[in-house]
Amino acid sequence: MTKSRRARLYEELSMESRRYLAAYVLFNQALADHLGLHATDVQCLSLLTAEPGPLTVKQIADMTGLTTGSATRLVDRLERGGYVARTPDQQDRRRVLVAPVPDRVARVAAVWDDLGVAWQALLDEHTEDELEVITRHMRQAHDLSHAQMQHLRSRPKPD
Amino acid sequence: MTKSRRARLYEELSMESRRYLAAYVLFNQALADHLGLHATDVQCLSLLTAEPGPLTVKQIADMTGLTTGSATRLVDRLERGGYVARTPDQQDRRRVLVAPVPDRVARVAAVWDDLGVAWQALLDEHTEDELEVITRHMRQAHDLSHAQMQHLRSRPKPD
DNA sequence: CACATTAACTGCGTCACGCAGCAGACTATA
DNA sequence: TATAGTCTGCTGCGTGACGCAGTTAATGTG
Repeated sequence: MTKSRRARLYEELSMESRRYLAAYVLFNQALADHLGLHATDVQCLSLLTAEPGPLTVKQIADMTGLTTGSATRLVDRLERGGYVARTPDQQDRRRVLVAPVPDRVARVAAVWDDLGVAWQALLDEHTEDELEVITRHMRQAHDLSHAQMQHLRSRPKPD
Repeated sequence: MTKSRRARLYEELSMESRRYLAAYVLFNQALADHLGLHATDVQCLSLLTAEPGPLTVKQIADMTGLTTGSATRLVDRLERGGYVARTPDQQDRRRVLVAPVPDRVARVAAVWDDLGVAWQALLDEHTEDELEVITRHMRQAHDLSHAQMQHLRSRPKPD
C-alpha cells in the first residue's frame, strides 16, 4: 500500500525533529567545551538570560531538573567563573537570587552573535507567515513536552 | 521606536526555540530516569533506531560527541541492559556493529506511544503545508547547527 | 508557642566521562 | 612481501558532576 501524504509528513517531521534535537545537544556541548563550561552550565545561563528578572536556586533546580543540592553546586561553578552573582532576597531571607553578570555573559553572547549571522540568513529566507507557523508549533510542543515530563515524573518506574 | 513585525517574529522565535529545546532536554532526562537509563543512553537509542542499519562504535561516538572510549562504555551499559547487541563486522574485523534489540527497544517505544497520542493530536491540528514548513526549517536548522558545531570544535578556545 | 514546611547548603559515595595507552586489523609505499 | 602508518575498539586511571540524606535558618500554621 502507498502511504498518504500526511502519513509521510508525520514520519518526516518525526525524523527531522529527532535529528534537529540531537544536533542541538551536540552544538550545546561544543559551545560549552569552547567556553570551558559544562553543557548544564550553558543551559542554565541560557535560561537565566531568557528570564527578565533573577531566579532563585530552587527555580534553577526546577528548570534544569537538578536537585537543590546540585543546583547549589551549579551556581557555585557559575559564580566562581564570574558568570552570575548571588544576592540575598529581602522579602524571603531563606532565598538567594541568582542574576547573570552582564559583562561576563556578553562574552558568551559574543560567540552567539558570531554565529548569529548564519541564523539571520536562514530566517531571512522565511516568510513572516512561516515564522509564525514555526513559532506556534514550538510553543505548543514545548507545552506538551512540559506536561508529559511532569506526567513521567509523577509515574512510578516500570523497573 | 516600534519594532517591525519581522523583528518581533525573530525575537519570538528565538525565545520559543530556546524554551522548546530546554523542554526537550528536560523531557529526555525524565524519560531516562523513568527507564532507569541515562540521558546519553536514551539519546543513543534514539539515534540507533532512527538509522536503518546498525552503527559502529566510532559512528556512535561521532553522533553523540563522546570519545571512542566513552562510546565503548556507553555500548557496554546498553548491552548489559539488553537494549543493543554487538556483532563483529565481517568486512572490517576491527569494527563492531551495534544494533538495537527490537524486543527490548519496544519497551522504550511503548512509553513513547503512550505519550504519542497527544503528539498525534498536536500534529493533526496542522495543515500539510504547515507540516512541510516546520520540517524544512528543522532540516535547515539541523544542517546549520552541525556546521557551526564543527566550526566551534575546530576553533581554539578563548581561554 | 510548638510544629510542619520550605530554601539553600554540605559530606559522602557513585559513576559517566576524557585522557592516554594498548593490541589487532587494514592500507600504502617501496 | 615487508614495513611503516592509520584506524578501530578496548582498558586503567583520575576528575568531577550528580543524587542522596542530613543540617541550618527562615517562614508559615495550628
